[in-house]
Amino acid sequence: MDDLLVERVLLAVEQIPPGTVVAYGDIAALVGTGPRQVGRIMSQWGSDVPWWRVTNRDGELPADLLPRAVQQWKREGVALGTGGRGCNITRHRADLEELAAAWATACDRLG
DNA sequence: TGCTTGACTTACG
DNA sequence: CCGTAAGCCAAGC
Repeated sequence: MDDLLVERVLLAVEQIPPGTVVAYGDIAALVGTGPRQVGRIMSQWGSDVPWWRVTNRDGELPADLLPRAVQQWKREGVALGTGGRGCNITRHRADLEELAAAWATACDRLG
């Protein structure tokens, strides 16, 4: 596995502000990889980061993760999606430029 | 080396 | 709204 890629993805996810969400593709574009890699990394190493703030482009997550994600969204004030399969990413999408800036800073701070 | 898979995305019927 | 196809890139066999 590529440890550096994993580090960068997890670091990016940690920068997502509470009450906001981003899509896999957003993280992918930020760290410079493909969307599927982000999903793969989240499924394997995502358990200790705010993974519920990373959804697909429609604000949805797989059914088995949905119950736990919904609890977090409600706690953080994120509105649920109309279909009940995810959250309203249109309304709660994080500012990608701010996220990129925070991520760059975090990378520097980490060394 | 080559083929399949996946917490994805965009486009087209 | 659902199925298909193509693109994506790292992992696993």
